[in-house]
Amino acid sequence: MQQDKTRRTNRQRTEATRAALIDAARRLFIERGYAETGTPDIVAAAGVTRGALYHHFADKQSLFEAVVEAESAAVAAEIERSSRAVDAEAALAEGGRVFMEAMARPGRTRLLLLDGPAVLGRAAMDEIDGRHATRTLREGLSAALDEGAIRRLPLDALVAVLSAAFDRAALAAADGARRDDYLAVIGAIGLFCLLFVLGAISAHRGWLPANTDKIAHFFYYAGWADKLEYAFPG
Amino acid sequence: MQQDKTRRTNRQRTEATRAALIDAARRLFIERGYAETGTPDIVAAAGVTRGALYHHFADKQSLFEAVVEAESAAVAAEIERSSRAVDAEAALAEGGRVFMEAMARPGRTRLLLLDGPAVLGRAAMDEIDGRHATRTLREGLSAALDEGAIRRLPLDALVAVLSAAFDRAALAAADGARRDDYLAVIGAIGLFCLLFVLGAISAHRGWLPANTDKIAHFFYYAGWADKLEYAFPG
DNA sequence: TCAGTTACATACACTCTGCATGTAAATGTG
DNA sequence: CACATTTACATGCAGAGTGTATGTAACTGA
Repeated sequence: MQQDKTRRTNRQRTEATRAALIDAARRLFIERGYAETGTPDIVAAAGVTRGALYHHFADKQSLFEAVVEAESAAVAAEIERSSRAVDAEAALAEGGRVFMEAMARPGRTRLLLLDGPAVLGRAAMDEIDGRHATRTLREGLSAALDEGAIRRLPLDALVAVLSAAFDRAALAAADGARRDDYLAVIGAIGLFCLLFVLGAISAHRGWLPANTDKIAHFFYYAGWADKLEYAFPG
Repeated sequence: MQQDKTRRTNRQRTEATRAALIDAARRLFIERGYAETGTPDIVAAAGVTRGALYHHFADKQSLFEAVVEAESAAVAAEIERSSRAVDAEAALAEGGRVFMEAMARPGRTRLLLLDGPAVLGRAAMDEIDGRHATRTLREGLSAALDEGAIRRLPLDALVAVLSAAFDRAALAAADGARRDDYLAVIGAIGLFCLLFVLGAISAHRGWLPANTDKIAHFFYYAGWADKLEYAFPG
């Protein structure tokens, strides 16, 4: 029952070809960027012809989307695999560190943060990593809280802005900046976000867990009474 | 001494042609994006030929860079024109609001936040708006403080990450998200950054201005003693 | 006034994308 | 196991776009 190499099922052929194309495209997109990589180069590297490419993908952009999708999923998997902290604060800090590490792998910032948004659009990219990397962040935040108490939109905005800060930190680190500096800053901001939500809930409920009085002081000093009222009307 | 339209000095010719090209290119880049806009379309809209374009600009990318440069300068000018707050906290909040307003003008997010980084690269974009929009943010932060006390790199990281958060907020607002939500979030984060720097300095010096004790409490509760030590060794 | 430079216009060579057409392999159907 | 149909490619072609080389008119300085 030895499978002859010349005798493959259609499913095998498809999967092998698609994988070869995505793999070759990934390498070249990372190396030269999307615009500077032609489909002739891609198919040559994959060992197929352009006919195969346009059979499996609608166009060049569609192939790029498949590459981005896979890469985003890989980042999320890496985060979820090594994030095993118990309390929310540690989970957030740990998640940020692992995210930075995952994004440090060559080419990921270019794929996911530079070419991705420009080629596919911000909305499409949001949709993609809303299912992957950003999802882990959102889950990390909302796991520590009973989400029902928070209005949907402010949390969305919080997650979006926070993830943008993480992205920029990863980008800067990839460009050779001192990663420790950015780790410190995003660690601080990430922690702040947690405190923001926690403190907002506490202040709203008039319920103060241990040490929360300091948070409440901070919030009132900052003159955020109006913002709390905005987030939690009534 | 009426200037005949057919008789123009070379400087006048150059400036008129460059302006027409940049203006037409801006309109088309905003409308269709960089990759989808061809040089034939641009020169047709500008009323010149491709020869003129390639005489004044090295290539299509070079023209795009000129467009981005002008747009970034326009945003910074808008911020500086209407930012007239006296104290640092108000200046930061006001600057954030004006930034969001400036970025809300059609096409600016696409030019400066999507196509710009992809076409010119993150480093080039950093250089450009380091001279414009980001500069106003940096000045807004450091004006409130005596910068000598702060190590250079952490402030750079802080400015970069904060500006990324602002960028994402502007992008989301441009895509139709509720601008108020993002304004609230970046307002909070912006304010936090100011407090972060202020508080760090205060705690380091053991010098507590009015109400700073609450900030110090916050910092120590957050367990940031190590981070303070990192930012201000010795 | 005239040589030299600047500011364009035109024509061309090259590359790339997407599609249309052709062909071999696989599938499923009686 | 034939045979019609679908799938998985390969090849060729048309259109568009970029950059460059070459030609020409306008301007500039001596």
